[in-house]
Amino acid sequence: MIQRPRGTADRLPDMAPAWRLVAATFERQCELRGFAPISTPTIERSELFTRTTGDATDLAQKEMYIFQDRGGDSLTLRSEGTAPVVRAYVQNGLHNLPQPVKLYYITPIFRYDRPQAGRYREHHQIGAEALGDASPAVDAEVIDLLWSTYRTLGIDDLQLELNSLGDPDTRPAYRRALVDYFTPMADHLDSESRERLTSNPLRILDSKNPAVAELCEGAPRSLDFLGKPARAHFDVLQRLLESLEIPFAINHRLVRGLDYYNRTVFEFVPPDAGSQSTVGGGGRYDYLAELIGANHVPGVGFGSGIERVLLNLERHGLTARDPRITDAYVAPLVEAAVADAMRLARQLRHAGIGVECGFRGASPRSHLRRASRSQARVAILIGTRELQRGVVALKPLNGDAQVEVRHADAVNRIQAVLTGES
RNA sequence: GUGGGCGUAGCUCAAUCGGUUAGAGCGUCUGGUUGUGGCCCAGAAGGCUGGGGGUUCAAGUCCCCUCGCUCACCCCA
Repeated sequence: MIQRPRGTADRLPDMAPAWRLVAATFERQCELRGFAPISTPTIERSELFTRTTGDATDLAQKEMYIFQDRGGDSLTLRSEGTAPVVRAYVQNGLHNLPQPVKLYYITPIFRYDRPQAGRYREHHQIGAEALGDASPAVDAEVIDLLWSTYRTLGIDDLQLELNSLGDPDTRPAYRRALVDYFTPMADHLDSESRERLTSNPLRILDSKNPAVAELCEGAPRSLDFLGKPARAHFDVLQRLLESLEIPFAINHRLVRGLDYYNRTVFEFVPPDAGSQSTVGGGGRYDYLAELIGANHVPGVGFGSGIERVLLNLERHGLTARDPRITDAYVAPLVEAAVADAMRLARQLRHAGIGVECGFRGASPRSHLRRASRSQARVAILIGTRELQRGVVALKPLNGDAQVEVRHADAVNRIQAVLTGES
C-alpha cells in the first residue's frame, strides 16, 4: 500500500471542527484589526529563503525542501511564512498603500525534519505581518492579535516571553561580547555550541543543554547592548503591553531560530514546557527586505503552528462542534425512485434545506437507519406506491406521525415540519 | 542526523513455552418486520499479523534488514 509521506497527516472529517474553530477565530481577530488575507505560492525561488533565513541556521542547512524544476530553476517549498509575504509586498508595490500594510495568512509550511510529537514535515501556520511602519505600537498590535486569538480560543495560560536583539549597528559589539565571554569556557560547551561560537554565537543562548544553560546565566545580555533608538523602542513596547494588560516576561536567552530578526522578538510557550513547546513566535525584521534586494521596509509579524494550537486546545479540554446542516434525508425505496429523490433533494437545497439523498433503492429499514444516524430531522420516503400516486411519505424522525403529501407540495410541507409548524 | 519503545481487522485490543483453521468488542453491511429509524437479537463482510529475508519439523511470537508510528536528543511552529 502506498502510504502518505512521512511527517505528513491526513485531516479527517472529525478533525475539521477544531481546525475551523482555530482558523475562524484567527480570521475574526485579524479582520477586527484591519488585517487582510494574503496568500503566496507554495513554491518560491530558493534564494528567497536561503538569503533571508541565515546560512548558519538549521532550517537553511538541512531542513528545506529544495528541488530543481524541469527548467533547471531551484525552487523551495515554503519553509517559513514571513519572507514570501515581504517578497509579495515588494513585488506588488504594496508600499503605495497606507502604511503599515497589515496582512495575515493560513498556510502549510514544509520542513524536512524528523517527525515527533507536535512536529511535522508539513505543518500549518496562522501568521500575520505588518509592513511599512517601524513604531513599537505596531509590535504591540501584532502581539495583541496573537494573544487575543489564543485567549478567544480559551487558551489562557501561555507565557509571553520577550526580548530585544537590537539593531545591526550594535549587533557586532554584542556578538563580540558573547564570544569573549564563552571562549574561555569553550571546553565546557558542547560541540554544537562550540561550533556556534564562530558561526552564530547568539544561538548558544538558545541551547537547552543544562550545562550550557548554566553558563549562559552570566552571559552578556542583548538588552545591555541596545542602541538608544532600540532601547526606546523596547521601553515603549513594554509600556504598551502593560497598558493592554498583556502579561509578559523578559527572557534574555530568547533569540529565535531565524537570523533576520532585529529588535523585538517574542514567543508564546505553555507552562509545562515540553520539547516542542513554542506555540507561536515572531518579531521585528526591519532589514529583511534589503536581503532580497528591495528598499528598506520595516516589518513585524509572527507565525503560530495550528497543530500546536490544537494540542493546547486539547490540553484545556476544549472541543469544537460541527455546525449541523443536514435537516432532511430523502430515501428512494426502489431504483425507479432515485431520479425523483434526487430532484426533490435539489428542490429542498434550493430552498436552503440541507439534504442527504440515498443513492439506491433499498428497504425503508436501511434508509431510516441511515437517516437517523445522519443529523436529519425528517425523512422523505419515495417508493412504488408514492410514485404511482404522485406523493411522498414525510416522516419526522422525532416520533411524530408520518404523513403523505403531494409531490408538488413537498418542499413547503417539509419546510413547515422543520420549522415546527407542521 | 543520533538513540530508545512499539507495529495483529476501519478503531481499541486478545492469542499460554514457538504448536491445529489468528479471536473479541466497537464500527460497517444484511436480516429478525413481503414498506418503516434509534434499543435489542442474529448473520456476514473485513487480516499477506507493516514489508522483506533468516532460524526452526513448526514463527503473530525468535534473529537481521527495511518502512511506519512514537518518545527523547536536536531543532522549531
